[in-house]
Amino acid sequence: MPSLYGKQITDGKTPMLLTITRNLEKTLLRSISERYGIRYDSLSYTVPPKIELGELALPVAFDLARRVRRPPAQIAGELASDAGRLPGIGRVEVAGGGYLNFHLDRGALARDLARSIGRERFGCETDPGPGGKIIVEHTNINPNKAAHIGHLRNATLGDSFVRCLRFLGREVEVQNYLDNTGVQVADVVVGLERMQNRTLEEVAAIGGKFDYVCWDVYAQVSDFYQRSEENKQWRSRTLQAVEAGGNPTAELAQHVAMRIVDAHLATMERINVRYDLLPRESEILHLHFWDTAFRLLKERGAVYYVDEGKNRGCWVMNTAEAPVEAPRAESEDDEKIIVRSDGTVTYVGKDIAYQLWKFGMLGLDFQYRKYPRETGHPLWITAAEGDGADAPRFGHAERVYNVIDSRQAYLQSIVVQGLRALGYTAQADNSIHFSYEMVALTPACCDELGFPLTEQDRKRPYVEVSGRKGLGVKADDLLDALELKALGEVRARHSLPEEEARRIARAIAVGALRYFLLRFSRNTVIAFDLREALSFDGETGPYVQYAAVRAGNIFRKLEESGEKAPPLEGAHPGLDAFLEENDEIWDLVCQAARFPEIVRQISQNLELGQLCKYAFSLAQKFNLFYHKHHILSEADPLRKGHLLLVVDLVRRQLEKALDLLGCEVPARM
RNA sequence: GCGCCCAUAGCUCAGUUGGAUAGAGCAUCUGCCUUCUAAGCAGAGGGUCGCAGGUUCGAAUCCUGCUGGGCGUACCA
Repeated sequence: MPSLYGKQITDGKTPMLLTITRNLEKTLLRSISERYGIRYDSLSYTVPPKIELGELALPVAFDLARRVRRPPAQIAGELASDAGRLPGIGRVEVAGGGYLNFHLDRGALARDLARSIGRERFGCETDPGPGGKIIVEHTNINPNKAAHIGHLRNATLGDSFVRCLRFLGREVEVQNYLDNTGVQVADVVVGLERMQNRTLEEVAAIGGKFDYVCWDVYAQVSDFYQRSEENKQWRSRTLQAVEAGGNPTAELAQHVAMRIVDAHLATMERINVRYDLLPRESEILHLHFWDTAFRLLKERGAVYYVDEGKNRGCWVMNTAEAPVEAPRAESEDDEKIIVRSDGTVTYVGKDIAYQLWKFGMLGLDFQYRKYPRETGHPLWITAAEGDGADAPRFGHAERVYNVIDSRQAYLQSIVVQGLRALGYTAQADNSIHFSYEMVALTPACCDELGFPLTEQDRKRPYVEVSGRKGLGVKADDLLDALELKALGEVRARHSLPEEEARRIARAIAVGALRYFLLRFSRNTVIAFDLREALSFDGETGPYVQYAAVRAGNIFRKLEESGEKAPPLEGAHPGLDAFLEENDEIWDLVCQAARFPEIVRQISQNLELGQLCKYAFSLAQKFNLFYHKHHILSEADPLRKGHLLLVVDLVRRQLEKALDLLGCEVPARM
């Protein structure tokens, strides 16, 4: 029977509830072994359907019943008597024909949670020995056009995952890789230089939203290539010039790439996404990362030169599971080109070098420069020459997560295969493709946005976003629409100074957007629906934010009337009886206590949607509580104190959950 | 062709440990603002968990086959 928490990665902190369940597991495993002579590696817990039935349930008696051929309820009864005297557990019951249901000590757990929250731990207890550094690579937008909704899904997944890991006490380095020497940049350079005949000076003089300008240029360049063979040749020529560097075309490419990078950073800052390092592909090339990796790959025979057939003149990697001696024509299908016949390197090739560097296995390092941003968060970029500043020690990770959409699974597997071929088995095992499905547009949405569709596309459930066709919803446009709508809602409710109203509208817009993109499971294709994305009602970020704002208002009003909230680390006399008598309120507290457990699960299954679901259900339970109990007018001071404590616990957990989702709690809503 | 993924309420989705009566939101309908803000709350209707077998005390969940759809299999990424 698999463990509740699956394969453990060494996290820095342990959820409070987990300490209780671990104790319980230890005791029960021993007693099962002694009573029935059966050994399990671990026990799996579930949550009972109703809080009246307890907080934890074990279905282990059903499995034992079959093995020892006795009724499950009888077995559960025997185990119950063994587990009744553990710290933190109030009582044990047998229910549902054989479930072992545990009722926790409500007062003790609530007090522990309050103390933990007071110490900014939110229910996590410190565990010794955190693991090594984790690198999370995300965003990675080709710096040749404006960011679109698909990129936003990537960035929010990556960013919230990073927030979760850091919450659990892990050291995390966030890298946003810039493919500034790739084909896509070259395409825009061809568009500007060859199609529009513009010089660097002329391009530099282009005002307004440069990423939007390039969006259109990129969408037109396919046509340009199709017009003549000569046009098409500019692609390869330009790419070679860009890779080589030190020529006007390369200079233009770098101007384009870095200006677009600035635009992307600005877009991501709007939704609270930050990075630690911007590794550039140009440095992978110019600092000979690729040359070194290439030499290693050749020495190990992981790549070989092809002098006949369709891959003639290329260096390739054989991707067949077991390399077989087959006729050329057949093995060709299993070859992935690493170096093209014109001598340029594919993305995968450069990515192998980059991945080796992330683990500190290349024996080379970048130079670094500070990259100025106004976020307060230090950002660095790789450079051929440093600026003398004291850069942190980048790279040298124990584990690497690459947040990349599922369509690139094949390429990611080749990178890992490259590591394996070089003998870096542990690093290959610790290279994790954080895979997620794309964001697509429904045909209806395309109509609404004025994109023409073919008859064939019209029949599909959704159409892929395509930068090449200029088909997609730009990130900034969507954010603008969200902010505008939110501003309208704010103004309808409050008369506030313009600046404050806008600040609140921004927080709501970000809350709506990030929640919308995170709430789906990773392998669900998001068929983008504008109406749904713009919604602030129901299961949305603003719903959760609203609950947090309501909770905050109670404390604001309390202070305005000159009263004080009960301290989190107080003795709270009478709390035990209060929680025993109020199942619904206890259910709310218990849900608040589960928070770190959810984060821990996410660190293992990478499903950020579970954090959304958690925050939403906590907000839902809070709204129910808020509706039923009028706190400030409560006459009984003791009861009022308990209610305030509950609000405080929930509010702090809600705020932290929102923080991990990358959402802020506005001052009012 | 081969590989991976998906199919759950009218719509969009949870249900990643095989467990108790399959859950949310939206939409529809009925109520609730003199209150710590109604971006809220309460209630109603709505299900052959794609189909057919199998394993199991127990299957939306695991296995096999089928049907329908998506993605990948580029000298793009």
